Amino acid sequence: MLENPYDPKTIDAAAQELWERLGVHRFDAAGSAEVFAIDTPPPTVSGSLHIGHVFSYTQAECIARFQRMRGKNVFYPFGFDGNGLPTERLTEKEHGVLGRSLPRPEFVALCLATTRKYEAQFEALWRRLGVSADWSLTYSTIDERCLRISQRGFRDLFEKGEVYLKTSPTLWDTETQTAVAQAELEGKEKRTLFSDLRFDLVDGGSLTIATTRPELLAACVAVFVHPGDERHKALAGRHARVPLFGHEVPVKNDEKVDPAKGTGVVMCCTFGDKTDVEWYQKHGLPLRQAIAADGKMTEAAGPEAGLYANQARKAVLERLKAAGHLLASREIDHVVQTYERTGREIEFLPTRQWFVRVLDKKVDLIRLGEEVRWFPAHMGKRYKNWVEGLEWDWCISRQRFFGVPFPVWYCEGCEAVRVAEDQELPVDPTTRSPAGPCTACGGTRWRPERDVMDTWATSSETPQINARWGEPAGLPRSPLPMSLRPQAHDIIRTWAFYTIVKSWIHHRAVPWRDAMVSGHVQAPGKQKISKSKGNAPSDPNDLVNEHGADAVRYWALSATLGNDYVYSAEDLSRGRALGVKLWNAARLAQQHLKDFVPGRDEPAEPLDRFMRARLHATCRAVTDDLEAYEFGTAKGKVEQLFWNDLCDNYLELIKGRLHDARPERAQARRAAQAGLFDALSTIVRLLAPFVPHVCEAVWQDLFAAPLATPSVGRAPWPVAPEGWADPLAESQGATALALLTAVRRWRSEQKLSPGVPLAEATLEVGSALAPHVAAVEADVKAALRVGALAVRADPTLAPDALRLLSARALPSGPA
RNA sequence: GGGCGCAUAGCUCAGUUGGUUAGAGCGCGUGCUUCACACGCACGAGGUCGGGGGUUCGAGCCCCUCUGCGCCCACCA
Repeated sequence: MLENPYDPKTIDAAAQELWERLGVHRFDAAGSAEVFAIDTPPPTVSGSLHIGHVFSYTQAECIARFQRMRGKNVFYPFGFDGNGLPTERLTEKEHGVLGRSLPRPEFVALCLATTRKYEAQFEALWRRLGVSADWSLTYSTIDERCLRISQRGFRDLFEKGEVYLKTSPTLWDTETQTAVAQAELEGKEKRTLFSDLRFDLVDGGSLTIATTRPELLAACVAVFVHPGDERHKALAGRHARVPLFGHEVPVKNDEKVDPAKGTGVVMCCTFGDKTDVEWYQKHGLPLRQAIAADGKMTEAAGPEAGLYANQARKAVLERLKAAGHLLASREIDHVVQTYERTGREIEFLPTRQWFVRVLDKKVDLIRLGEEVRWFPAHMGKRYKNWVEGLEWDWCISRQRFFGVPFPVWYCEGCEAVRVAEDQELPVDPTTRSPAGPCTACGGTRWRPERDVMDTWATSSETPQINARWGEPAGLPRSPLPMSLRPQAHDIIRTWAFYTIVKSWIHHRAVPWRDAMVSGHVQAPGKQKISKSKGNAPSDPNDLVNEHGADAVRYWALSATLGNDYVYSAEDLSRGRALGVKLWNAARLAQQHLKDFVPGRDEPAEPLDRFMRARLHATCRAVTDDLEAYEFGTAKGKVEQLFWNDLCDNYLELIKGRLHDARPERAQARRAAQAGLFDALSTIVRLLAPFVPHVCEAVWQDLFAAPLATPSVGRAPWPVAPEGWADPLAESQGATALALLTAVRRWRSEQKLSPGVPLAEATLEVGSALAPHVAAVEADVKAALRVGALAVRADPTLAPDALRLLSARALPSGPA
């Protein structure tokens, strides 16, 4: 195979076929080796496969390969997140339908088809990139096992009293018409009118409130002032009449009023913002709902009924102006909370939802977060920061269609909640009734819960899904806690957080020991990649077609864990060049190892031992880096070992011996062969987690048979023996390199071709180099093509300095 | 306003516990078709490590401060 030119397409396909055939990446369910279990992120089936996916998945994948070579029994599943709103929206877009306008089964079927289609695309790309997942462990968050475990999770929460049903003002998206969670909010800066409105007091006089939401006047239920605000001391306890709508509302004191904002007088509506919700509950205010679930004004809004909130805002301002109640109006920029999936402003609607208790667990959740080892460490602070800032329990019910149903019915007689028994799972309560009558009232008529769960309610159970929590024995499963959670930093507040919440409630333990958190890919110029800007780099499939899987991996692994990374086509080229270089070095090795007998000879010459010393140092450093998930620096060190130490230096220095056919030099030649074999077989293994395809090709042709290891993917991770460390050989090597550089520089200055042999060169060297010249002279002379090397020590030079006094080229060849 | 991170060669980035002339790749200059490789080889140019102050015998690394950039959170009065 190595006779052919380097061709990633052929190499990639051959390596992937081999891995599949040998089952190199299979988890050994019966194995006794230590398990390394990876909680792979199940990507959302959102329709767009982009370079960001490749980036973070490759980084974790490299760790899987490393741990497998270290002898660990690697549990590396793949998962797909088909659940939820992203899939629904994609399906709606692709089919030009609206979920709520179709019969539910029909829409769910469409969603399933969409999911399958994109799952296949994702899997194809991951396989092409050489992702070493055990595909037999694959799950999809909408398959039966995930449904069952997700519902089992809910049952556990219910039995432990950690989930509750509550009717209260809830974060609501008016486009998708569902409740959402705090973690799904996104602040957006918007320009709006900030208006001063005159309210007349019932007993005479007036007050002025400032608001950005005049359309909520119809929902105004109170007016608040700060108790310490001297300007408004006389207001509290009196009543004001709401302009246009005429109802009377009390004026009350509350510490939460900021006297410095607006006029220091604020109206409370049900509901404009979170403070309104708090005041509504704290002061026992009545409910006046002016906005409906679809974002349109209700009948309570009078003439504005049926308008969207932003339309109503303009209309109300017009009417206020006409009525003389609009005193002032100015434009301000302020941040409003929107739903991240639709970009629409969040409303607060009183609805009945299921909540998971999290606010009462902040202390435990922070402590648990501290038990996890975060890489890089500062990502742990982001988690802590989020937990500390929590203000709502986790709302897990969604008024949507495609998702895991709640395994819940309500008794028509007494409203008792019935949760399905474990053996009934998975269950769709809309198609089945519970067994037996209501235990509370004996009723037999049930109303199913029609909501589905938040996507995160299922994906937060990925450790349990991988562990087949509560499932019958027999199938391969992960231990808990898992070893590693790889993910990107933008979902610390969701995926990482919710997973820790569930793990705490279910098991009182961390879900995984380590979390490696990757950064984001940025477009050239450090721009955020966005569809609207159209600055996304090429489709990953095109990149693999063009440069090969190893080059794409190389790029992703050039980053530092946790840091954002700018996409660069140049790095892809460099990755490809590395493949070419390794391919060619292997060809050279193959040529010189034809008559090599492994294990017969030691790489005993000084420069052979020098190469071993370099291998020793690099193996240790690279292993430490990878243990700490520092794949970028690890890759750099291996690359330097390969390109500089091996190719540029060692190979050049032993070529003379490798070509020397004289019988008296046979021993020296065999030592060079042994050195070459050691070096290349070690380096190929060190490179394998990064660029596995070309490494596998080289391994097959050179090392699989002699080392009796059928795939580099299962080759033992190189741990260079202590004996390879060799300070003397390092000094000798340094001397050889100094001599090489000096003569090369002279050649360059003389503008001589390196091919022109030199008759002789005379040098002076410092005291640190002088003792080692003799040991390396033969190899150096051969590498430099110099006939005679006259070297003398000069005590006046710095110890490691060197000076070339003269050199003489041979007369050019016989013309 | 709160939290976190980043600021090192033209570009993209490394710099381990503070220690001699600060590194890499790309790009750039010069020379080379040298029997593995021109996706290559050799040699070279290029940085007052964002500004200021401090600790230290010594700071790119530690402390303070300022500036710029990014992300997260809060801010719907």
